[in-house]
Amino acid sequence: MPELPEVEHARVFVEEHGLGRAIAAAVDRDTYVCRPHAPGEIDDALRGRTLTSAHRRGKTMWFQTDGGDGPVLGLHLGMAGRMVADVPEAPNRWDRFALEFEDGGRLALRDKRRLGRAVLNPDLCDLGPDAAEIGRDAFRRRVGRGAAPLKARLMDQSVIAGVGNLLADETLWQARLSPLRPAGDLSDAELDGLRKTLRLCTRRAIRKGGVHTGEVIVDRGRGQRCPRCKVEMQRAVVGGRTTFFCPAEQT
DNA sequence: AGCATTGTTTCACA
DNA sequence: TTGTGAAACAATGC
Repeated sequence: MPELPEVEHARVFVEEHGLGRAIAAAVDRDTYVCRPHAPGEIDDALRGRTLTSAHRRGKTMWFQTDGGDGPVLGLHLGMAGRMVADVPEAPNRWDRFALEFEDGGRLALRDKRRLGRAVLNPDLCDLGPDAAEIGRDAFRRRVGRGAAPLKARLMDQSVIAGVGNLLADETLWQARLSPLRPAGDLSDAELDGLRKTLRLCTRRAIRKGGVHTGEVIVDRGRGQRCPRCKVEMQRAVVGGRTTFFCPAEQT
């Protein structure tokens, strides 16, 4: 599920359900999700504190405690994570990390695939600017270089942060650009158009509730045709991920 | 059984 | 040293 739009929803969710509640305990038993922390480390750091602000860059979220004076909690939803709060069925076997509040409530990272992440004081140095916020010049400079295929460049979180497999396909289809083009070959005009399209697709996905609401994303699969020109969509592996694009329009 | 998966990290290689 | 691509990671669903 989670690409930038889903993570933004998760951030708002924590903002609404997590801020201002005194933390009684952090459930940090999953040593894979909480790596490199040992069990109890995150609990020790957060117990008795309160989340005071919720932030996001790309797909990474972080939360300040005690007005910025306390440790920072970083969360990543991985491939299949989502945030749940105070639900009747909780706790759940797929809750990989959780905050238990003194009011009896609970906020959890529920993640079947277990590729999510909870860490103290996350390092954001290797993250590029947020894909929905990056300016024209920085976008030209960071995206418009290198020999890697354009789609791989868009999904490189150190170049820009937040674009995943589906958002990349949707954006490139909307922008009529081939995912296979070497990123460094794009003109400034093409890069500017791509940036605007990316911002549009991202914000629309946030508004509509997720990246799966995209126009070309809806029916990924065999024999799917381009919604615009009706040519059969082509399947390929780009940047290590399954990719669908219109061979007629995306050049 | 086998394969794919909306993400990230690590490793090999040029 | 840097850029690129493939495999590994964990677990589930088709």
